[in-house]
Amino acid sequence: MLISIDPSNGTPIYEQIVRQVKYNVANGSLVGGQQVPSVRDLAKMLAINPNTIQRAYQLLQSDGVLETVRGRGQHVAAGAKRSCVSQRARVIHDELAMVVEEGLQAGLEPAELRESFEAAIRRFNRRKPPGDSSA
Amino acid sequence: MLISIDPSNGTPIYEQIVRQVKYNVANGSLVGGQQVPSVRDLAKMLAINPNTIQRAYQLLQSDGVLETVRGRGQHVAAGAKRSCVSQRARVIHDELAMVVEEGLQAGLEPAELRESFEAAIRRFNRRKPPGDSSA
Amino acid sequence: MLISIDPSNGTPIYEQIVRQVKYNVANGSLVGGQQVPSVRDLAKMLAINPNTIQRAYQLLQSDGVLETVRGRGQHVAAGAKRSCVSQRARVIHDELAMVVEEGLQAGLEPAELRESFEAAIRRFNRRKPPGDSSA
Amino acid sequence: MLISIDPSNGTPIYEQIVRQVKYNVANGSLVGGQQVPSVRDLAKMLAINPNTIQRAYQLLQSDGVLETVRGRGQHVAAGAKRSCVSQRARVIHDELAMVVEEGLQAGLEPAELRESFEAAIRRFNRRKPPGDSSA
DNA sequence: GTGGTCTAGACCACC
DNA sequence: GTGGTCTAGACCACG
Repeated sequence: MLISIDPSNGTPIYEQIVRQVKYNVANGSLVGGQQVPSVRDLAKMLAINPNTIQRAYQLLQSDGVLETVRGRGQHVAAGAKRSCVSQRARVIHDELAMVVEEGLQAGLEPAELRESFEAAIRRFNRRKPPGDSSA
Repeated sequence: MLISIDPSNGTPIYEQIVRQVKYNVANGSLVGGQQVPSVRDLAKMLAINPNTIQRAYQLLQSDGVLETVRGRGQHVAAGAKRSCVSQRARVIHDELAMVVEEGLQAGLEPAELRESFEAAIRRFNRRKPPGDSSA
Repeated sequence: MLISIDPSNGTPIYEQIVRQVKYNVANGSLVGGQQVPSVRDLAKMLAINPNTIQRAYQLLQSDGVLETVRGRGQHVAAGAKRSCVSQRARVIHDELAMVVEEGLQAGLEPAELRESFEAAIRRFNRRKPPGDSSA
Repeated sequence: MLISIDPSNGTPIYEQIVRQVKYNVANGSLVGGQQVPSVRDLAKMLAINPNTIQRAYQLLQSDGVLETVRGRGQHVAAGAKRSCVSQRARVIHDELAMVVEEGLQAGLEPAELRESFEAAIRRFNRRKPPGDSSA
């Protein structure tokens, strides 16, 4: 599991953590039942206040991603992966729809947006060619 | 010119104003040289704090959209329209590229994203059929 | 609105606050749109740390009971009353079902439980006779 | 004697043990004078920390349910059954009274509560028909 | 003035 | 050792 924090970023630290944990769960870096670092450990690792970690973990709990097992720390919930993946997909589709609408409302031509869209896909494929499953 | 504010919305009011002024400039509702309401007037119209308007106007000035003419209030800058349009287009293209990359990185298929993309365009066209330029 | 805190009570302070606010909303002491005390004010009134109030208010927000209006504090959400009432009713019915099941499983006779149940109702009516709507 | 622990449950493990021992005593699965597993044995059986068992046994001792016979381990006290049964009954009656009061105070109608009460009894009878005393 | 975030350090219950 | 709660005090963005 890899978590990196940018404290000078606008988004709150606890939210950065929440996102990255969810992301790790979604892509399989964290699997169901696996233990995540304790509040204090992660706080030390990231050099931030334990309270901030605590907050992030609590949010993850109420989102059903983490479960606490009495006195033995936090574990990834069983069905977490599925829900994280679907949640992420939904968010992205919503964002895509929103930006497209914005563009059209701003007077951009569909063809223009489509070109931009396809270019983004081509750019991605060039960086990570099809067939590569190193992720 | 039409500006509507939603104070219970997450985005700061001053930013809502900035965006809508730029939008009005971009689509021609506000043309170069035209005067915009004074800070106090706009504050009254929108029933919000004058400080907030002030802040928005300052940002618009530093973006080159507004200019103050000594003692005669704020006016839309000459080249404002062109810069607003191009800026808006650039922002949207960037956002589009970003969300596409996010989606691919999250493991969504290009075809899936493309479908979502086209659906958004169809949805927009249905609401505002082609040929309509009432906006 | 009346909120009283018992810090020596086992249940966390922030939860006591959440419950009492919901309770006040459910019974009409707090109506939709009404403003609740600011974080700092309530903290002073109850002589507890603002952070604790903050936490309670945040939970109430995510439960849809409170809404923050930019820079003008927290307000009771429009549909809050209905949801609070129904939520409270559901919780109580669940608790009732649970304690009855516990009792039966412990070998108590239905008649015995029924007597206890009716006694509780009689006791309540004696304290607050029917027709009294002073609450 | 049957004890099952759910470590991911909110209630402390030692309390789960206390309750289940009392329950077993109340329904006759554990009779006066009978020996209970040693701290170490029970800890192994339940795969939990011996300290936790220790704590549970201490509580049971101070409640008069268990007695230590020097060098021969923990035994169920002579009058334990009677006290467990009556204690359990009292607790349940109190809980019932409390939840009824809560409900009435929340504005629920007595008839409504009564219906919920009877439904719980019917539900229980259906699962464990009258005449069955296999528990 | 408002809420939102973060830090530092403390205490507690549980295992 | 674990998480959960609370306090005290600071800083920031917004209006």
